[in-house]
Amino acid sequence: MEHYIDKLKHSGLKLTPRRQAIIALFIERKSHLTPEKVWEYLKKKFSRCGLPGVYRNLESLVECGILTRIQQFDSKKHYSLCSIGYGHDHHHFICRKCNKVEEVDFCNFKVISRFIEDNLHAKVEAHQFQIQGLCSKCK
Amino acid sequence: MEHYIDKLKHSGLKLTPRRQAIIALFIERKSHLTPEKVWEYLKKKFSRCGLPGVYRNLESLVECGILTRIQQFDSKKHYSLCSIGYGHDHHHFICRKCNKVEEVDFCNFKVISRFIEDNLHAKVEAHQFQIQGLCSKCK
DNA sequence: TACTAAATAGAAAATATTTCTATTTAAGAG
DNA sequence: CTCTTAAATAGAAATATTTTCTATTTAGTA
Ligand SMILES: [Mn+2]
Ligand SMILES: [Mn+2]
Ligand SMILES: [Zn+2]
Ligand SMILES: [Zn+2]
Repeated sequence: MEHYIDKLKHSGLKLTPRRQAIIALFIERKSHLTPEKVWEYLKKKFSRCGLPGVYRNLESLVECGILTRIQQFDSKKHYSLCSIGYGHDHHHFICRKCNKVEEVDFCNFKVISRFIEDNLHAKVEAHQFQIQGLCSKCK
Repeated sequence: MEHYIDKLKHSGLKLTPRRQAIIALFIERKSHLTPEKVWEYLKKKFSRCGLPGVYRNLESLVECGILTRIQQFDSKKHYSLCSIGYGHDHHHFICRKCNKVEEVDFCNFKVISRFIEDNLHAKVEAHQFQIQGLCSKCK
């Protein structure tokens, strides 16, 4: 948790009770969550709590590298904790059964990047990679 | 175009004027499009044309491998033409300036897959990979 | 040409996200 | 600790997106 609080402060964002609760929720769940799911949880902890604030906070936490967006083609936004952060190139493995998100501290992007620059004559700037399967417990 | 029509028929889907127009639109634009954008175009060609039908058709075309979903974290669905198709593992390069989508007929997934199975003891089943940058014209 | 399953429109409902404004609060200065 | 201020907040409302439903039409086939 300390690690995330440092990230928050380092980005000039305030450490509010909502943000602490959101981070704690992601730490506890170990899975990807939609704004709606986060709101369901926050409503229990805070008597007054608006959904727009949840959307704003999730995006702020992405900005400062605490959360990452997860792609699930269901027309909802999904977020997950990212302890490694933007700086270090890595990816996320998602269990299709329990939705657990694990960080994969590995990236062999250079090979495909080289292929694209050679074959398409394009300039590669960014990439997203996401892997699904079954985690060690669910398989 | 023939190639796509074959795919449609092969999947037991009917070749309707809407579907032909949608495929033609993607061929012409060479970019990723949202249901809304596709609808804007279809409304010009067909006096009566509903948005629900556009959603249904886009999903049908994904099912049969003519389109692929593109990830753009803007809470809209994005689709793009896929001439290579599911069977052959490949990826998509998207120009951030002109939105052109190019197919990358290359995938070195095995290396990272092996890493994940060894390190997370997980079973890898699927992956999505997407690359952004500038195409040869835009760079 | 006639038949049938699939595709369609359009209305409506459901869902998801953003915008706006007044109020509250965290964090730093004194 | 108290004051100040910019940032965060709720809540209402607007907007945007997606899905569901039903009656009608149509593509493909015989
Ligand atoms: Mn991460
Ligand atoms: Mn493709
Ligand atoms: Zn699992
Ligand atoms: Zn381009």
